[in-house]
Amino acid sequence: MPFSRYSSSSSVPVTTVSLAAATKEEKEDSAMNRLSLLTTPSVKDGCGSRGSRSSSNRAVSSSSSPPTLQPSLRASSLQQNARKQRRCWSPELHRRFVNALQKLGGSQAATPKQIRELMQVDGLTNDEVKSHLQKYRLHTRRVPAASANQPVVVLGGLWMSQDQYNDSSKVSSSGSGSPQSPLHLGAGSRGGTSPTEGDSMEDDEDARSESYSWKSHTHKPGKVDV
DNA sequence: ACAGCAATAT
DNA sequence: GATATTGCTG
Repeated sequence: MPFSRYSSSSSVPVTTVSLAAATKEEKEDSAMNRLSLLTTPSVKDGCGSRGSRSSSNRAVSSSSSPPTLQPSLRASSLQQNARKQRRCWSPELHRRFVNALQKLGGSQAATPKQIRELMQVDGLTNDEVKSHLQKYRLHTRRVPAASANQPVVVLGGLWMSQDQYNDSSKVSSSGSGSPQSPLHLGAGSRGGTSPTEGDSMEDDEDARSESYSWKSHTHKPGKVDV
């Protein structure tokens, strides 16, 4: 079967490669396809699914309205093709995701299937949840609660208390000697760090504003000299 | 068939 | 580089 992949929008300038099915020999002979010269039709997935109904929505209407953008007929045809076009995890979707995760938070095995079921979002496949879960875990594992750990508690490791660093910017800013207290709470994963197994935190409603917070590019200033 | 991770693609 | 999709493996 021919490669029917890469079917991005825009007209495909490929004029169908002439089927040179001459000899019936190797069927995988035509591996070199000229149609591989597609330079991403710059189809920036903007995910225009912002205006979801129901639920809070801090829409930013007014102001700049797209110059050439009018609610005209747009799309409406099911793409027969199969290529999954990047699933856009809108905050709403992610919210449900996290919500479901919380519900399953008690159990460590937050299986994608359970999550998907709890999300009650049709159109969402297991793989999508799985993938998202992977990312989610990656971001949560790396920084579980890095801010909640002030006291140095690392067995075996020699972690000197990082109280004061070589302050060179100590100009004469009066006696404001409290440059530290970036107490950040709520890093994400809940339940799991506390010995109090069981259920913790009931419904903690409200905590969303826009875009998830896991992707907080919090580069830890872990200065580890070689 | 499901779940996790690695590789790959956008 | 981040994020999503696909493939592979337990």
